Amino acid sequence: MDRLDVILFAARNQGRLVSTALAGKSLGCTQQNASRALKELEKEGFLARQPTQHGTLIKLLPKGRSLLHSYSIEINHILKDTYKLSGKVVSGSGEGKFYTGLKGYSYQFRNKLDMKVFPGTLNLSCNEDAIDAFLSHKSPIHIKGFSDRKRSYGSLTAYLVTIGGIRAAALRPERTHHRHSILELISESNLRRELSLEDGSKVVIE
Amino acid sequence: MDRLDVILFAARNQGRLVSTALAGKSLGCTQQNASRALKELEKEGFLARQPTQHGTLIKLLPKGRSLLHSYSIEINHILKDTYKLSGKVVSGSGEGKFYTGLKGYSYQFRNKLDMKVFPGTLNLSCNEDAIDAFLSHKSPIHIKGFSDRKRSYGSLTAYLVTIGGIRAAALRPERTHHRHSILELISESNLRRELSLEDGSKVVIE
DNA sequence: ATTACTAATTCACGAGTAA
DNA sequence: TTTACTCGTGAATTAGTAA
Repeated sequence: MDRLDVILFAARNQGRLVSTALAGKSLGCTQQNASRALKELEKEGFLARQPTQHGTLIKLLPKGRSLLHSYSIEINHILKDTYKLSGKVVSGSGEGKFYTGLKGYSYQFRNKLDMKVFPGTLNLSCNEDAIDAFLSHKSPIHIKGFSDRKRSYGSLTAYLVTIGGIRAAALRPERTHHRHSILELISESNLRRELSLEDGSKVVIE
Repeated sequence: MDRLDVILFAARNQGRLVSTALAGKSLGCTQQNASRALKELEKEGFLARQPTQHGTLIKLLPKGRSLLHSYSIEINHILKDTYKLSGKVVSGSGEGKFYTGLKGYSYQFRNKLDMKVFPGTLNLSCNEDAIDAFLSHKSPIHIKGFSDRKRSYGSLTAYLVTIGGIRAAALRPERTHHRHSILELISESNLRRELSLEDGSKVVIE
């Protein structure tokens, strides 16, 4: 019985009334063993239990959270070195050039990303899950939205990446809640020219 | 034998020539069992092995990485929702107002935290371990120390948080090595007034 | 329906050792 | 020194029940 798996089950089901039979099913063991495992972890201080006739109420304790945390730290550290994202170059609508030129953004790019940004974005079509997985290993950098007389421009999250060895940043709108399979990159150089890219070119970013 | 622990060992020791005896030591089992476990995971496709007379060369395969990744995603998801810090409002000595007003700091708050900081800090008394656990999930932002004619002011680490939905930053001195159960918050607004707080009020920050 | 005891079983682990 | 086999033991898990 993987201790971590039991703790993850506990964490997922905090606050709910769940049966040990369900726990067993989810953990691939018998109801009896799941019951025992939960009891054991309670004894060791990872979680708190309130067993009743109708199920068990579980709560993750600090010790349990800190175990999860230490695993998370180690895994992230390992994957950071490993994770790359591949995508295909697609042509944008030219909007990128407009947006990146706006003072409200470019000022922050300079300050927060240390980039005098080339006007224009390189748009990559990628798998959405892969984008999320890739970016989840990067540190988000907040780029504030702003307004001019005509309209307002939303906040962005930027992530520092490299493409073909060139420093770049991936930009994601913060508000849009529908996920997006297009990743926009900015950089100090004209990536398209610098890396001799055309629509359809396959690229890998790190 | 926790499968994940073995895979983590493999990931940590990729590219190195390690003995199964060392693996056993690191995993808390015998050399024999470590050897068997690695062989098993190779059979299952998580890693590749090249055992020699002088040690074993290990390489994590995509299946192994994706296992780590799925754990990472799940743990991060759980911790994100879980981690909050609760504390009690205490009154500061008025120093906060002085420090936050210093140009050397406020300039950086504006640039690095996007905050035109309200003069004064909100001081929370919290459990020290809880503070550490909470902040370890946040990205540290370095605030440089500086000197004026009279004295020098130490470097700080800032962490972006929210309190009652208001953007704020927790500040920690970098030098002080004795841990501190008081967490100082700065924000663009007067948190005390905005959130109707008094000494002793319980608050939760995220 | 629950949880969780005890007894039976199995299979994971360590010890000993070969290559 | 290595890796990794076999074998015997026992801890971990299941099965059968009780409450």
